[in-house]
Amino acid sequence: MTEGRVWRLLFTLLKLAEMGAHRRTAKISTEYLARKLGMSQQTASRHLIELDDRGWISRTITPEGCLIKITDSGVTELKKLYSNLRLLMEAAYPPSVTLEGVVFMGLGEGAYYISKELYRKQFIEKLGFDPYPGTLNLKLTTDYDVKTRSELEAYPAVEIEGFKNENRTFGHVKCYPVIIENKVKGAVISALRSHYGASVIEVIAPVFLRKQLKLKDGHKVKVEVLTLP
Amino acid sequence: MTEGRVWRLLFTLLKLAEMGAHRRTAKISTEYLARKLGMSQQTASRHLIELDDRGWISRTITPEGCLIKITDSGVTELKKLYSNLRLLMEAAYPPSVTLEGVVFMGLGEGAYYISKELYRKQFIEKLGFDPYPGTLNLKLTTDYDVKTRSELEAYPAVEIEGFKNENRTFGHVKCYPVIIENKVKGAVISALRSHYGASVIEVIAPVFLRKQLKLKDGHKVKVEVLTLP
DNA sequence: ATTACTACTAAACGAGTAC
DNA sequence: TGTACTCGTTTAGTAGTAA
Repeated sequence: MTEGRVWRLLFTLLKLAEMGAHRRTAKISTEYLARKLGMSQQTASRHLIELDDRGWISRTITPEGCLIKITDSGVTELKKLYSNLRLLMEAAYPPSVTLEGVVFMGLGEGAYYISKELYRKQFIEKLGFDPYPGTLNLKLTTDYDVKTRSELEAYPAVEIEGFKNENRTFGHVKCYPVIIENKVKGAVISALRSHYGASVIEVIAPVFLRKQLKLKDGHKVKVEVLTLP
Repeated sequence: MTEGRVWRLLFTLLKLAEMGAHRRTAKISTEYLARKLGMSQQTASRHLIELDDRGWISRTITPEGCLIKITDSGVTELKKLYSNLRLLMEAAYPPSVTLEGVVFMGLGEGAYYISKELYRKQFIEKLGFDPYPGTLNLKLTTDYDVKTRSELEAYPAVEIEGFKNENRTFGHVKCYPVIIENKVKGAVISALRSHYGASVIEVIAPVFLRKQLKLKDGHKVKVEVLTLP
């Protein structure tokens, strides 16, 4: 993990780049740098020494000031920061969203729907796993989680098409890939007509979650929703 | 000028954004944030308090952790950093380059060329000023300055077209807009066939620089070359 | 569980100054 | 002019702990 000191140096490196030192050797005195950074000449000098030690800049000291060039390694550091920020600023959705809910016993309907062959085929094809015939029901307890769950609707989802058979119609289903308890990959499914309100989520996975994660009614479970790339 | 403390906070703000707090309210406990940042829970807590004080985040404390949303003002800070970096990473040329040289008496030829009407008209049109009929000659003294000057050739320049009259040919001239001694706008001119080598620059300006800046032979003069947008 | 206070430690900084 | 050392001061960070 990047420690605090590094961040301070990265800032100094950024200023050096603003003076053109990432493209060419720039003549920058410690006194000048200090003024630009709002620090003392001594601190600027030390920062340059440390940047040099890290190999982020190369330095030649002359009587008129330092000749400074940011090295490839230094530019890489700035690029890392840049791409980090770009992803944040340009991404349409947050990288992941976490929901938490309490396990409760459902009506057992989930199993019926999931094992319908025309659904199952699509789960395998579009989610990449053959779902255990049953759903884990989680009751969202806090306002925060309910609000988050409703925001999910605006996210891009894996779309499972509905179908008809001789008796009835099976509706369209939206899936959001998730990781359950940081361990198991699965999906939250969201039927357009749900028996439950917005305060419940139904989770499917390739395994029997209650057994795999030793879950009992009332246990709190964390589900991390992955956004699609 | 942005002081050091702000940068440490901005780093924390960036991490919060990586957790999605710039788009939505995110539930982040101080303990969790601390682990992600490689700091103690207490420090994370203090950072959150300070970010809140600055108005960069809004916070609601619940028994399960803090509900954190980066405010518009906080997002603006991140955007500032982002656009700063983007300019650096994507710009083809450094924002400005500084040259330093020593005043010396030229051959007086400059005046002859500059006052040629077909040159003068172009200076007015393309540089935006009517040049004083004469050039300030600066001898570049250090290797650094000579090297920088030669790099200038690769920059986009204001191009002044050559012409012929009955007697002879007047060559093509490249100009680089500059600011002399942080005070006067002017340009460095670079004839393709120069009487001087790469270690001399000729500066023109709308005023008589020697008088305006009280320059005498041997004085050191700083010239900041502006890159074109 | 949390957050965040107080008291203390560690690190970053700046003044003075040598070179 | 420059850089960069030592050393005292300031500031940031952590541990313990209360709420």
